[in-house]
Order: sequence, then C-alpha cells, then structure tokens
Amino acid sequence: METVVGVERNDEGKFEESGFEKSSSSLSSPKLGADPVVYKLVRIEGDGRFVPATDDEIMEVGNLLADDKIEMHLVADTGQTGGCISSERTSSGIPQLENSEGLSQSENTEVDAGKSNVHLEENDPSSAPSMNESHINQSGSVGECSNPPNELVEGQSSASAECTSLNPDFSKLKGEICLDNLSIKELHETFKATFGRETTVKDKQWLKRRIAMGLTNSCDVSTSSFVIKDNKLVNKDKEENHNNLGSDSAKAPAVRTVNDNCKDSPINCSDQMENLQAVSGERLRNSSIDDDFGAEDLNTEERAAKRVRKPTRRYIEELSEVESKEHSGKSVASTKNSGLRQISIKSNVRPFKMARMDSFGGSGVEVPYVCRVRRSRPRKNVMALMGFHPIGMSVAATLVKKALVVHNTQPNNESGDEALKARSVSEQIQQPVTTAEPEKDKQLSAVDSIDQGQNVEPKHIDPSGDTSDENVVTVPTGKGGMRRKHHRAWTLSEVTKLVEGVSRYGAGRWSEIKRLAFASYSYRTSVDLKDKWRNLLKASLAQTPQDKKINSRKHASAMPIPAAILLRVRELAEMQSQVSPNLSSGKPVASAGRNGLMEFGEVNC
DNA sequence: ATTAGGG
DNA sequence: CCCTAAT
Repeated sequence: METVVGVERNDEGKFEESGFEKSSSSLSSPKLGADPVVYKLVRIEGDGRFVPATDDEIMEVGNLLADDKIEMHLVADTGQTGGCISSERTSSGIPQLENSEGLSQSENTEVDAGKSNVHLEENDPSSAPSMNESHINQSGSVGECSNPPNELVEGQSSASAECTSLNPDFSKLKGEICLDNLSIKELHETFKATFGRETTVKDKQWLKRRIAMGLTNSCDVSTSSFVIKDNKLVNKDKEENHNNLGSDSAKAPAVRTVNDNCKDSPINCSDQMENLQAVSGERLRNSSIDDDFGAEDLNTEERAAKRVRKPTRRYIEELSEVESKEHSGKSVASTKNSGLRQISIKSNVRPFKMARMDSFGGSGVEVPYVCRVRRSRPRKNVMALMGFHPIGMSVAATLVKKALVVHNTQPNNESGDEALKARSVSEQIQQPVTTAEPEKDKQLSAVDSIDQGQNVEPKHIDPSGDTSDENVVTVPTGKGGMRRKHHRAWTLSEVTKLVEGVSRYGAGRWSEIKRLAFASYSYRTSVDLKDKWRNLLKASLAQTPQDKKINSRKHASAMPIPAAILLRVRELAEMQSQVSPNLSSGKPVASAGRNGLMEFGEVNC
C-alpha cells in the first residue's frame, strides 16, 4: 500500500525482554497476508504504548514522511538490526541494578545468562534464517529508528517524531525550536499549541520537558537541553548518565519522573516499556510527588501524556480481599530478583505504601489506587493464575523462557521458582494500574467531518481510546449478579469510519474492519462494531422510508447521526444483501463501497 | 477466535 | 452493551 512506517522504540535493552520478539511476532507474523501495512505502521503514544495506526493516520504521516524518509533510509543502511542488536546486547549491561539490591545475585546472573542465550539465538540474524521475514520488517522499522548506538536518544526521537504528526497543532511548531530560550509565557503558548490546552505550571524546566516530550512524543527527553528540530529532539547531553541509579534516584526525588528514569537508566526504561503497567505503577508514585508542587496540572498533564496501560483485556476480578492483602510487603519481597529489577529498585528507592490515596494535597484530584472495575464476570481461573495482563503475560512468558534456558544448567525447582515469581509479579503489577481519567473525546463535529469522509476528530484527543472507565453503570442481572456495563457514545467519526469500513470490507467482516478502520480505537471490539452496524441499519431502515422525521428530534444532542450516513448505511445494506451471494470471490463490497462513498460525499454537499 | 443474534 | 451459541 502506501507508506510503510515501522516504528520501534530504540531504547537500550529494547531487545532484551519481549520487545524484539514481540514486535517481530505480533506485528508481522500474524496477519502478514491479510494486510501487512497496518501492522507495520505504529505510532507511539506519549506513554510509549504502541498503537496501530489507521489508514488515515498512515496518510497523514505519509506526507510528513517524505522528508525524513531519505535520511532514514540512509541511517537504516548503516545501523541495521544486526549491529544494533549486538551492540544493544552488550551495552545493555544487564546488572548495574543488582548492586543496589545485593541479593540472590547468583540467581540473577544465572537468569541473565540464560536470557542472553535466548536472545542471542533468536536475534542473531545469521542463526535465524527463518526470521527473515520478520527480520525485514525489523530492519525496516528498527533501521529507521536505529542510529548508531551512541545516538540512541535522537534515534528514538526521530522515530517518535514520525508519529507525532498526530499531535495537535504541530505544523506551526516545525523547524527548529529551542525551548531553552523561551520565556515562561512563550512556553505556555507552546504548551498550548502542543497539547491543546493551557497549563498553569510555571516551572520552566517542567514546561520545557513536557513540550519536548509532546513534540517528540518521546519520553526520552533530556532534562537540560531542549532543542527540537524537525520534530526531533536534539539532545546535547546524551552522555551523562548510565551508572548512577541508586545514588541518582536518591538525589532529586521530587523532580524525578518516569522520563528521568528512562534517561538515567536504559534498562529501567526498557523494562518500563515492556512492563507498561509498572510504569503506571510508578506514575502513581510520581503523581503524588508531582503534587508536591502544588500544581494540579502537573498531575493531570503527566497522566494525560503518559497514560500507560492499555485497559486490561477484561475483567479484573472483584477480589476485594486480595487488594487489602499486603501487596506491599509481599510483592516487594517477591520481586527483588529475576528480570524485574526495575520494580524492585523503584520499590526500594521509593518505598511506596500501597495504601490508598484518596486525594492529594487539596487539589481534590483523585488518584485511584487500583481500578478493578473493568467489568466483571468470573474469569477463567487459569487466567487469573497466569497473569491476565497482556504485558504481565509477556513478562511471565519471558521469565518462563529464561527459566527454561536456565533449566539446562540448573535444578528443576529453579524454573518452577521463576515461573512462580513471574506470576506473583504480574499479579502485583496488575494492581497499581489504571487510573481512571476523565478523558474527553466527545466531539460534536458536525456534518463537515462527514464531508471528508474520514475521521476528522476535531481535536487529536487521543482517539486511541485509551481507557478511562467512563460511564460504568452497574446493571442488575437476573440471577442476582451485577454486571457492569460501560457506555461509550459513538462519535460521529466512529460511525463514519464504521460505515466506511463496512463499505470497504463488507458487513460481517468485523474483525477486519476492527483492525483496519478501527485500529486506533482500542475499545470498540468487533462485536461492538457489529452491534453498532445493526443499530445503524435499524435506524436507517426506520427512517429512510419516511423522510419526514429526519432531524425533528428535539433532543438533537442525543442522536446526531446525520441522515446522510443512515442513507448510505441503507444502501450498503442493500448492496451487501444483494451482492453478497456472488461475492464469494473476496472483497465483494469494494465496488459497492466506493459507490456508496461517492454518493455519500455527494449527498453531503 | 469470530460471527450472528437475542436480550 | 452484554451474553451465548455456533462456527
């Protein structure tokens, strides 16, 4: 198709944990045949989360890409995956952290050794011919982002920059920006331009970093230099950290944020990337710290941009007791070794009372300590045991893998032990997660957005549907149970996308539509799409016959669905029902889709 | 795992 | 939206 943009974090140690494997397997292998493009193009949220981009986004990015492309390819030639991996491997110097822990070192080293083996095997291009395919992908993606090792920061930034085009009001911030020279006022303006909202924070440093982060969409932002060029962060002091974890972290506790961690400790950072939940956990801590500044923006901003964890796939059970149990003691104790040093470190550095924090410093901002309210239904116990979190899973998987390798040179109980740890870790991890955030992405975009036929989300307010347990209503179920039903109003753009998706791929191919047209909306399952379509259909059929009542609704706010859309829905429905019999040849509706689209556009004029 | 339908 | 049956 069009531009293929592979984006990967290029943090050191990135390839250690599940990063590499995960990206190669989950991004390329699954549906390569179906539609590779979508899987290659990824954008990274401010929090480091990967979000598959949508077609629209692809287009969007495509333009901006024109320039960087050349440069990137050049880079890709020199710093390809192989070199990258090897250098990463060695430079990612596993330990550093252990010293501060000083326990069960033997075990740690064992594990690390195992890990090394695993990754060497799997990542070494020469020894893994079967990985060719994915490797290509990697070189495409990693290559773009992987500059020579010593330029990791910039590399990552550039990678992220590609994706940043999705940020608000970017255009005017192009070129070189030197935040250092800006006054607070200017910073505020820039901030607003960048994030689309104001801030009351007067901490220059913070503002600069925040903006820099926003612009580069990277968490790898230096604390001392803020020059942004072409959406890339030019970091003047790349060398300056690396071996001061314990002392450093003890140094400036108040200002320290996740980003600082990223900068200061690559390992930490990569781990965080892998264990997003951990980040979110940390963020909780930081939230409280930030609050010490008394600036409530600090808090909200931080969270908004670094919102991490993708909503749990589903229910986190209502095991109230579990929560009240000493998760603090237990988890801290159980995580001090193995591949989760980062967690333990943090735990040490900042003993975090896993106590509930109802509100902070008078700001009234609530920072939910735990959110187990994701909908509920008794889950398979197996899941509960495995660590249901996507990430928790990956961690667990990794650990298990390591354990397996170790197994070769170690007693059996060892592996079992590891697995156990993995479990407990993911268990713990899943706790401090999610923070409910009132994310507004309601837009009452009028019909004009329909004109474009694409999602013209008024504000780029993170359509990635990052969570937020917005309206969660509990509904009594017949059998005395209570099921939580959260409602998410369908925005116009969503509907539009759905319609377009149906027109393109046909009604019924919801998983496809979900992946392609709704890639950026993490909520909205294929089932949701189906349901919505059903409703649309119903609506369109109910309305079209009698053209009278089109908008006679007095509650216009409730039902904004433009007649035009309904119209198209009906047509599509007809076409589908008619054509589908014959269309066993693939994508039948395609033509119909275009047709409908045209008509759609015309109708809208 | 995805889809279709009923609730 | 949720839930389930059927693929």
